[in-house]
Amino acid sequence: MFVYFRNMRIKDEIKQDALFEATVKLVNEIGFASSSVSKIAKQAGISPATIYVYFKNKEDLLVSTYIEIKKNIGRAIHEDFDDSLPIRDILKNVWIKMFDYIARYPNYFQYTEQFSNSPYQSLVDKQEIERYFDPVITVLYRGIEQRIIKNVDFHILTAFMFYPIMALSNARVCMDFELNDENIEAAFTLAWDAIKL
Amino acid sequence: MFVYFRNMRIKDEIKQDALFEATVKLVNEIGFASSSVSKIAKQAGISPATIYVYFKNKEDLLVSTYIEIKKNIGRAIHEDFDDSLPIRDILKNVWIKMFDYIARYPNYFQYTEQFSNSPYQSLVDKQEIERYFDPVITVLYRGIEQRIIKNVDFHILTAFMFYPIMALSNARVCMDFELNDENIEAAFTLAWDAIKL
Amino acid sequence: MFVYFRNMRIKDEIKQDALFEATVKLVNEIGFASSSVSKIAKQAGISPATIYVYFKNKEDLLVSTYIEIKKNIGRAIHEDFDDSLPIRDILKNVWIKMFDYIARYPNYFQYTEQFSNSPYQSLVDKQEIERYFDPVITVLYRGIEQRIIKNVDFHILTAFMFYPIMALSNARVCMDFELNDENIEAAFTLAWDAIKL
Amino acid sequence: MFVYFRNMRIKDEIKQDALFEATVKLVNEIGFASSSVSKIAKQAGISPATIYVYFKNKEDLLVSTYIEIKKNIGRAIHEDFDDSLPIRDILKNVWIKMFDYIARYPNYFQYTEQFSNSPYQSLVDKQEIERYFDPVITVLYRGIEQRIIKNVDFHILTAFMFYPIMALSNARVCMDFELNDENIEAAFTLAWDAIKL
DNA sequence: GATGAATGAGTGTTCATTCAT
DNA sequence: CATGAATGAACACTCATTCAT
Repeated sequence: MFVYFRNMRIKDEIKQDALFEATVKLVNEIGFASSSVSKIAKQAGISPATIYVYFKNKEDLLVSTYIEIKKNIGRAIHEDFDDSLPIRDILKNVWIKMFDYIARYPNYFQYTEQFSNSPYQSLVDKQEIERYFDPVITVLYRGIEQRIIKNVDFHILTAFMFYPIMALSNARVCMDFELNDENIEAAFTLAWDAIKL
Repeated sequence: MFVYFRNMRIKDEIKQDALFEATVKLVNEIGFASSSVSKIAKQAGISPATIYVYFKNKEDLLVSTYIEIKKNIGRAIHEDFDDSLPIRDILKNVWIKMFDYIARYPNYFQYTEQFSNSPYQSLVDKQEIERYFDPVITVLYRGIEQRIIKNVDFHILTAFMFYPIMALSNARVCMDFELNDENIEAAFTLAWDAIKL
Repeated sequence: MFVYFRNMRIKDEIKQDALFEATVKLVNEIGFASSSVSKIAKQAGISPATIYVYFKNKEDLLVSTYIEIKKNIGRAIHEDFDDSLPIRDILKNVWIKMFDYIARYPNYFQYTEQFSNSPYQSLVDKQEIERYFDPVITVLYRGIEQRIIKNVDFHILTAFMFYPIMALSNARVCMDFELNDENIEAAFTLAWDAIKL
Repeated sequence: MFVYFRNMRIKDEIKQDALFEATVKLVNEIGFASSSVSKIAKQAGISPATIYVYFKNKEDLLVSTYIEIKKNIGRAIHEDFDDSLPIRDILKNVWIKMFDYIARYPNYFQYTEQFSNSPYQSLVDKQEIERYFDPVITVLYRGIEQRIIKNVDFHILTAFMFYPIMALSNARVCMDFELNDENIEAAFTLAWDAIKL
């Protein structure tokens, strides 16, 4: 009985992983609109009905996949996070780690990009997502307090600190822009010049 | 004969306008993926079949709508365009005109945002779109030549000069950020600090 | 007024001819099922609505086209018809003239073939068609009377005298059979052997 | 477990059979062009979507139905096939068996007739069909070798041996010709006279 | 007579989801 | 737990035909 249960659990995780990968892969290949439940199931090597064992519905599958990736990204950019460095260095490290992640898991990143512009986006609890990025956000607030960073609305700050990353990654996807170290460095200089006092 | 011709034209334009507005409205309300041909037709008060009198297919309708708006935006931001002003002033004017447009036609702007992340995006002739933004782009290049603007890859420049506009507009859409003159002014300061030498 | 009328008539016939040719061409190219009224109209260089000036409806257009061709075929196979020849020679001449027609107007012939197996076939007044083939049919009856041709049901006779022509023409269409003089001669020998007493 | 399996299979076959019969019936009643997927589904008492569980698309349904019938016919005409009889007798038996089949399953036969002249015809692998008629075809070739049958192109032979069957069956369908034993016998005499040396 | 515009009804097909097993 | 089968609802699109002009 116990062994049976163990097997089931193992099966569970294998299936769930396959489902995660299949979802990301398919969405990247054929887009959100064309990624039907049955196509995802086929890609994952399971029956469409099985998806409903693991997820409440299609929406649940897509949203869960998004949250999972956002969690990964949050973890990735905070690796070796050193709060004691100068604020510019902390942000630059985060910036570099972010491009690292994009380079290493372009599919995962692209999924989040597509998701952000899908109708499913509004179903996400944004506060849950923001939690994963708390440390770096805290740094920005400290920068304002210490009069190192401009004291403007927080949306404005992120619009120049983080949004350009997506713009540049998209440009790379379109293949007429290379994300080499030199370009990343140059881009960060602009970001810092934008927000620094 | 003349009256007949006039009537035909007027009828045409009424329907085509209704179609344009219906497309924009519906896409903004329920998203790109859910905006079916029949729903758009119903919104416009015509038969689905009639859409195919005016457009080759759904793709044509959506892409044409996008191009039309982009043309409008290009025209709007270049209104009273004065090439003789200092580069910073020119860009600031464009920046303000852009937010003006967004404030006046939020639906049109949001449509382009959604379109840019839809699978239809790849079907647009990007060079045709870029033509509408030629004057301001030329200014950026001139700024680089005159050593007023940083000499970095053009994608980086636009990532800080134009993309944040979208980030901020989206923030406004989400209703926790106000696009008042003060905020626009502050945001432009960041943009200029980012790109200026 | 008279001149105007003349012009109209001329226009009429030009349009009607164009319609005839367009119908035949399109049906041969894309088949009966796909040949829509508007496609035929476009092929003929007129408006779909204009078709309804000349014909009651689609059915009328297709049936009229069929009857027209059948009339042509009847005329063609009876050209230089010499009732005084031996029956075998008369039939052979008809046989050869038929293959001549098929070689010269493969499109017209193919149209009748397709039409015979379309749902429109049942709408034709068969007696009207049969009238065009009266002379050769009369010869067959005379052959029976003169005890030259087997005295069997007339359907059996035509099944061996005329139906094989279509089978062989179709084989030619499929391009693994050549309709040269030798083959036509050989085939007629079989036809005659079949029906002769 | 076993019962479950049985039920599934039986259900499957019932639906598939119903689909087969519905397809044949509808095509015979309203023709190929008008036989839409939804009409066939309604006739079979299932949802249109269910058809796509069993067949890849409409084409697959129609072609599969055709091949199935051709297989049946091939089996039927070769029942009690005795290779040792004189060639004329073998062919006569086949001829009779063919009319037997047509009499018993007029719908099935008529379906193949309609199919052969539909645009779907070209999608069939002709070699697969020919396999079902191999034995009788072999007999014809043997007849040529033994100088019993005329040594002419094979298309000519079949045009007189098999095509007239279709002509006569069609005549019967049109209801002014009876397919009794006497007529079948008479018709075979013509066929044999045509091909024999 | 000729037509562009318009449309209700229909096409083949895919969808997310349920359910019996 | 896992699934193949099933489906109502929807999809993009085409049709033959009408009608105002």
